[in-house]
Amino acid sequence: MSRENAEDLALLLKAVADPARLQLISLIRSSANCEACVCDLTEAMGLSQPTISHHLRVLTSAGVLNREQRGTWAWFTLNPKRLKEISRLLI
Amino acid sequence: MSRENAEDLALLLKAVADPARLQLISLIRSSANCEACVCDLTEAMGLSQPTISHHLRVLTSAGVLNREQRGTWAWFTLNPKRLKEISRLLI
DNA sequence: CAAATAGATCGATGCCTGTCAATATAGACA
DNA sequence: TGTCTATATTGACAGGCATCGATCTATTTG
Repeated sequence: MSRENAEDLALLLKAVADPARLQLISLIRSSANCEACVCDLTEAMGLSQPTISHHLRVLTSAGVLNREQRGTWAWFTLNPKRLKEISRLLI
Repeated sequence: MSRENAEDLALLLKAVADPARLQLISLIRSSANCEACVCDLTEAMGLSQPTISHHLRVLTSAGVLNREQRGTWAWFTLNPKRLKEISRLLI
């Protein structure tokens, strides 16, 4: 594996290698319609709203989450294909 | 997922979420007998010997690598089951 | 025993990042 | 238009970590 490939994969893995972000993924997965908005996640996580917003941005940038704006709310859903891809690259 | 479970899984993922460590895994996988010693890995990686030693310790602590001492040399092999387990936990 | 070699450990340094308070932005609604 | 609410952004701070040089330990070998 080239250094460049290793750095790309490491970036992906770093995105999910955080307890708060793993919990966010789990929360969204177990939500109705597999979707959740920032305020619900903030309340459930016990972290500040900017911190949740930060984690959601990291996961969205990594392609693990999809973001959809509906009025004032931002709804986040999982991208299972991306998670499977990361999982596959690890082996 | 509880915070505690999330922290445990994050620790595992952090162990592999590093470009140098991903390259080390790749190097060992492609070595003869799927094993390599520190000096070979140090030469191949272009990093200092203490740095390689540090990364190998992280991977061994996470159960991803096995360490076997043979005289002065320390030989490292992969633990494919552990890698598969991490991969599975991600999905 | 002495020298050489493999590997681990220590201490220091600089960068990355998780977190928060404060603030900005933008949409909903009266 | 003005207020309220949801979310994003900014700036700062503290802790974590990748890296290295120097040193230590232990094993091999002359």
